[in-house]
Amino acid sequence: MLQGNTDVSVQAGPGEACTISEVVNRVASKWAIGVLVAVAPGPIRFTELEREMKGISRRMLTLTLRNLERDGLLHREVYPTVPPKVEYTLTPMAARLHQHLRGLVDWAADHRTDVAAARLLFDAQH
Amino acid sequence: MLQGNTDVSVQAGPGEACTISEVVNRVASKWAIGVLVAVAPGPIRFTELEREMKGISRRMLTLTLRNLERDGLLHREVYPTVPPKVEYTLTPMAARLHQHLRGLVDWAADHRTDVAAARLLFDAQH
DNA sequence: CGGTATCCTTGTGGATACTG
DNA sequence: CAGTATCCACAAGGATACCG
Repeated sequence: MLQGNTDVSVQAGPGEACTISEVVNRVASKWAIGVLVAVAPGPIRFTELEREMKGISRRMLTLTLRNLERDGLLHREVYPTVPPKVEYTLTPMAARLHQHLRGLVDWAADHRTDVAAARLLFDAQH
Repeated sequence: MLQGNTDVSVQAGPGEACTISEVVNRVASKWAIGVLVAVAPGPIRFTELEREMKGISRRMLTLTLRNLERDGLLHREVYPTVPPKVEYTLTPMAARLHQHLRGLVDWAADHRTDVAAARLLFDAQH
């Protein structure tokens, strides 16, 4: 039997309660915010995302995209051309979410030097 | 020597660049959002937090609080009474962050049934 | 009360080879 | 191009005993 390691990672069960903190954690998971922000401006392809998301592995990009699609935050449009082409866009629900994420990211941009400074000070004293 | 497992977990080095995504990830880490939201209403003690944050372990609560304090988001006030008393409050910078976090949490509250529905649909088709 | 210290399990994520 | 599949490393996190 496949003892434990089905390796689907971040997946949550379908029947479970789907609590607020579950949803928040999903949306705030390591790469999700970056992906949502990157998709927001308009349709974007897999490889473009891969480039834009410096440092992400193929596997994690796929996983993140699947989870967001599964949760109804991303729409995935497949063009059956050759070579294949796939475009991702935000759903309306995700577009509303995006406002808040931008707020978060902007806050981080505004305060990252303060955070760095606080960290230095803290480390000096402890 | 202490080979590798210093077990400081989520810690990031002090000298590092402190990029936006680092800051976002720190703030969006598993328990941080919940803690910040719980602290926001006013001074709160360790044990109160432990109760409020259903499911968190002592270790993770401590770690999360230390990291947030280190990053200058939480103020830690120690009253040297016996038994000891420690209160946590948001710093001004964290108070501004809190606005955005509330937005996120409220969004999650508004849409968790949509997310659950999307998930069910997706799972049915795949 | 407010934490540390220790041990152990699990999840998360990277690298990479392969495929329709 | 847009993914899967596989294997593996290690960081994140839980449980719990202990301490000032």
